Amino acid sequence: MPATIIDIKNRTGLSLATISKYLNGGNVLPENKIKIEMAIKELHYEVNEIARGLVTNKTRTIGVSVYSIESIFNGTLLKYMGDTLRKAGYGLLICDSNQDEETERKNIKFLLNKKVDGLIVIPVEAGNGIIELVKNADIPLVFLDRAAENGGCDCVRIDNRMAALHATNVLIKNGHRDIAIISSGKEYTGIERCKGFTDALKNVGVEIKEDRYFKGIHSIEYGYESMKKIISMQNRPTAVFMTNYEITLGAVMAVNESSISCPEDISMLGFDDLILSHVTNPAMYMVVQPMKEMGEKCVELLLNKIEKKNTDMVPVELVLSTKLQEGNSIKDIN
Amino acid sequence: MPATIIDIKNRTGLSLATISKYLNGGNVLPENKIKIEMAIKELHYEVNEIARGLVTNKTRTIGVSVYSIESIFNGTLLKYMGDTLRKAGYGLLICDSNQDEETERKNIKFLLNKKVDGLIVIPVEAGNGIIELVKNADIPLVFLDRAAENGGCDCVRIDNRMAALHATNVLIKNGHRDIAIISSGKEYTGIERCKGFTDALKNVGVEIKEDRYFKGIHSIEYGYESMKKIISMQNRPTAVFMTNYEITLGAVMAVNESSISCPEDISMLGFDDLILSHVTNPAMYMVVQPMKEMGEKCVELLLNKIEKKNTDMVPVELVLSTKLQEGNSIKDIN
DNA sequence: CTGTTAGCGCTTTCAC
DNA sequence: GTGAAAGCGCTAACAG
Repeated sequence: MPATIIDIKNRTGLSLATISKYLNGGNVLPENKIKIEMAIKELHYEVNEIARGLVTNKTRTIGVSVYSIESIFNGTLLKYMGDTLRKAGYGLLICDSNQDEETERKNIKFLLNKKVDGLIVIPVEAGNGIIELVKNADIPLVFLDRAAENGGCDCVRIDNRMAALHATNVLIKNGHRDIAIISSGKEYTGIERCKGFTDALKNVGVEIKEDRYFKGIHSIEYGYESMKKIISMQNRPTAVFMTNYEITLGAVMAVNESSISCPEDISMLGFDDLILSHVTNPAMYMVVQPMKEMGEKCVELLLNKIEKKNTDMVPVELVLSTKLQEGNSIKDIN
Repeated sequence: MPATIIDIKNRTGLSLATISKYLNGGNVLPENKIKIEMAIKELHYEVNEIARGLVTNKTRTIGVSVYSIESIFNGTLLKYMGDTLRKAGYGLLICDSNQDEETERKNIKFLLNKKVDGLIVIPVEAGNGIIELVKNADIPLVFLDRAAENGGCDCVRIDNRMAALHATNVLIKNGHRDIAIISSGKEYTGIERCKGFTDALKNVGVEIKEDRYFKGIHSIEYGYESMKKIISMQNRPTAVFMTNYEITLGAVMAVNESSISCPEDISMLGFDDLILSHVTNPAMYMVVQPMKEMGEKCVELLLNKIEKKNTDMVPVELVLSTKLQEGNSIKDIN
């Protein structure tokens, strides 16, 4: 039975109001302050945040829904978000959608019912009606990494299309014209990155054949299976662009198991650094996203909304820039 | 302004008690049931879990403190824990200690103040006084992966010492006698795995020199730096045992950057599968922990305690078994 | 600066 | 099966 504020009251003889004031940083007579502090120590008193939340209608907790907590990409993002929130005195309620939209909706309802002060969503896919779901709760919502369906919501992300375009240009500069792309086919980032890839090739007058597009799900398995197919093609492309971390992992696995090698037999360009490029041999050439900035900025944006520092109602779309991490996985075939 | 139960009351003309009863699965006249359901739908009513928690003194939320959410090892564990909890209707409040004991203590207090129904801790190190901290809150506590200081608490883990012993035996069988070990020097698992390593070698009458022991912190950096030192030794050991995932990653990076290769010049034995062994070339030989089982069992254990199915007060220590994932990173030098 | 009092939204006796 | 009323632990007026 943890102690309550009533116990402190009985112990000190002070009123609830005074104790509550002290608890919330108000001014109290030095002698009373000492009394209260002693009582707190002796009784091991800790504020009941549930009770406090009920009256203030604030929980100093923000909810995060991630499409997969198993992905180190999200783990990294969560780390930076957690750091930033902790500094601001906020806690983090994390839910894992496990790649399932139904679960995602349930989780968001759960978070809403927990009365989180704000919500950050790294969605499974665009178009799960999340905005709709949150609207009624009247709390700020920020999308991270993947923009919402219609873009009518605050969002922190990279310019996926441009990032893919610049990356593809590296392959082009190295003489590649017959390039395959493995990407997720349904969610926002995959679609955009695919567009950027096509743009880059169109810019140099190259039309990519249909069988060079591998559009599936965001998973290691899909990356693996697709790369296997590519490897076994009679007219194999000279390079492959893997548009996210999981797909990149899967593709690397497939090449490692095969008899061909990179970059001699096939050039590879990946997405999302996360140690991978240092572990593979040869080091992977990849697009790297500013993970730290993404995590931090999205929390800052959300907290500004919560604390009403940002009063304008126009959705903020923060587009961060990416870098290219050089590696040895691309062969110059000029 | 989300709707409250009062709005439902006004809409239906029923009393709070009846509505509350319906909400909690009690029996209500069919006609009233319909009335309530309609009102709920029309008003988009959702239970305020904060208010409910205040009166029931239950939140159907369990708190998890992990030493680092950035580690894919923990991400994987969290995924399985989340799955299991969701099935049981519980939510998950995750805090990241970011490898810092001070933060860990703060996070646990935070979780306690949030009135979680139970706590799972994957601790930064043994001996952070966590049991003490939780004792007063009077909720179940389960340690995962790393046992508590004195073992006086429920715990789900592997037999680290035996796992390390068996793994080391593989190196021995392949003719290795001069083996280095890179492990974390402070936390429970590192210490135990180091013991198992020493045991295995003692069993065959080999005494390992002091300079073969690298005991530092659980990080990629430490694995990297240590392996660099090993590579540059004039009397280099023939094999290296890396006792956790991060250290294994770092060591692989160091070898990739060097001019020596594995397993020709040095044999390697790692810990924790997690895709790594499929991405490295050659495939890493490693100890694999039953992550799924660990995540599931620890949740089951905790829920049993919470729901008082387990009334005996003796601490349960669940020790799961590990497997060896074969690879090509060990050279037979017999 | 301190105390009294009225709720926050919900569950839970206890009568009816 | 339903309703009235009390109260979970805390904060926030408002008086003093």
